[in-house]
Amino acid sequence: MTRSRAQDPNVCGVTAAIAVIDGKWKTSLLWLLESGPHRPGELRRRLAGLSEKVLTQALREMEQDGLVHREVHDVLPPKTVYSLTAFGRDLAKALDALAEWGHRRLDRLRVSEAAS
Amino acid sequence: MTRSRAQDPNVCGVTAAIAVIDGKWKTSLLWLLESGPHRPGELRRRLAGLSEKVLTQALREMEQDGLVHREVHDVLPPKTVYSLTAFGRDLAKALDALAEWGHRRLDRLRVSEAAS
DNA sequence: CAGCATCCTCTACGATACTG
DNA sequence: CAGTATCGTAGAGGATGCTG
Repeated sequence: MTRSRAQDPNVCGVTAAIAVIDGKWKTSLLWLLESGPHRPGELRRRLAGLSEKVLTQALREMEQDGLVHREVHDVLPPKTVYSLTAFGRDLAKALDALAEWGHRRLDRLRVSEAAS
Repeated sequence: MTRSRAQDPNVCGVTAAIAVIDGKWKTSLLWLLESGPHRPGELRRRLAGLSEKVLTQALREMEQDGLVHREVHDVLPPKTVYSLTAFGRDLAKALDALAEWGHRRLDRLRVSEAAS
């Protein structure tokens, strides 16, 4: 997704929501964190291709947006745990309807490619 | 939104849905078309900053994705009308939950900026 | 191991000029 | 008026090296 979306008054809520899940990895992170707290290392292992820089950046933005809680244990080696806030969990739930529609789309694609 | 999102199996449906509304203007177009068929000129007038090229490109993609129907009247001056398909209307409905969450976020932002 | 800084690439989007 | 073609640009995201 491209960062700066239309701020048209017509789209109101949708735009505000998408602004927050915008970026290549945020929906995936939301999904993973929905199943419980995770450490950065785990997240990277699960998401092949996600660089250290981009992960941190995404998590920081999600933290600022109130979706994610960051818990730093001041030990050696460093340990940080990320988890979803209630607000973040609500967003994940709001995505369920979208996911359902998406599955219908995937079914369609499967059918049309089977026909070729 | 950036075009190429994660194709992680974990995100399945959500990714498939977002792929289709990805781009700066598609959600706005979906919103406008939800209220009825529109001609390209009308759409551009409503969405300030949307260039001719990008509009056509977005509509073509949405047509390919089965969200939009394109009806060409072969007259002079040219007349084309775009409308949502049933599939497209379903997507718009699926976005309702997201919109609701988005409004909650906007309320939050309003509160936090009022506090400053 | 968590995280920051730097450089580079790629592409969606914008601007402009032009056809039928 | 609908649509195409071309060029230029900003910024997200990838790669790499370095710190505590």
